[in-house]
Amino acid sequence: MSSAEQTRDGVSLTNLDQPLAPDAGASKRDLVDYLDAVHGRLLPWLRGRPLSVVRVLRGQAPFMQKNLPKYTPDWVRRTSVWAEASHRDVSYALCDDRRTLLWFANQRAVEYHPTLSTVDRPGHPTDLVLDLDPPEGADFGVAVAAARLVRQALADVGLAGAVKTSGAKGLHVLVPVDGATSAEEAAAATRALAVRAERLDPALATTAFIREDRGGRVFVDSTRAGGASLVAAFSPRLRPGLPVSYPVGWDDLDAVVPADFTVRTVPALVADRDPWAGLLPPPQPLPADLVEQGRGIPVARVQAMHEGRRRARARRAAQSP
DNA sequence: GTTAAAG
DNA sequence: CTTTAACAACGCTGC
DNA sequence: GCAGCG
Ligand SMILES: [Mn+2]
Ligand SMILES: [Mn+2]
Repeated sequence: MSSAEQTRDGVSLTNLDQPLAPDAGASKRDLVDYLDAVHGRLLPWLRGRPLSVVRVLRGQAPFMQKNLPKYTPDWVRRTSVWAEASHRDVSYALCDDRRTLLWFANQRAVEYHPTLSTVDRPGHPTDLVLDLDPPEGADFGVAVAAARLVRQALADVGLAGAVKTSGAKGLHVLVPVDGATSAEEAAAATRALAVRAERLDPALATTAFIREDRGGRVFVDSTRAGGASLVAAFSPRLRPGLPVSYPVGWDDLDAVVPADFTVRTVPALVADRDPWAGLLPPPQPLPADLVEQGRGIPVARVQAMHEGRRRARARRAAQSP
């Protein structure tokens, strides 16, 4: 019988037989074994990038963790980043090796969300991301159709991308960009590409930031840029069955659903080959006119803020006599 | 999961 | 000594 | 510091 405790790569693993979460359908051991099985594929996406994780402790609500706990072992590499929002330094982990990944696994860290730039080159993202979020209850097929719009928009400006499932209901289109690309340029180009995709089929895709305004269309989310993080390929998601964010070839999109890729199925898929092989284009320079177009696109969030602010004020006025 | 305070 | 509680997010944008 | 969203 396997013990509920063990040491692996010098890391103590505890309570391995406990269920991970009520609906996860997996134990803590399942999580640890999965992460260890795929560490060779996952670590390249985590290495050198400030990391956020989603943890779930027994009987508690899941939470996102950015700042490392005080008790973190000193061999976990980290980087301190000033957070404007909370006016403090946040100590982000850099998950560079198997030992650190196993430590996070024992911490019940299920989801791994690295930033788009590495600590060596802050302000220079390695990829553009077009995040496709289908509306509530929609078929996965609409996300696939929206991804094809993005692919066409990319092709129209001479760019190429690769696609992965988010692990939840949508897709992520990744566009590797060269080292000359700044965060500002990346954000602008992403905005331009999102609008171009929307224009290719406005009945299917929308760039509306406010959910109410999306009208059952797929949200082409261009806000995964700048200081944002993105769930890594091969990271599990905290949902029933522990699905995994997983690369899919453009030609295979019609043949898969996100639930095909879980902590149970993925280890066998990656054992003898890299699923990214032949899918990820090399880093590309951004066309200057695309960046310029993006700079001219107004940010929808501003309008949203004004209206929300008014609503909140009205709410307060109605409550206090 | 871990630590520190309370019982 | 054992139980319980507290803790664990931020970027984006403009007002 | 906040709305809205991820
Ligand atoms: Mn998404
Ligand atoms: Mn999104």
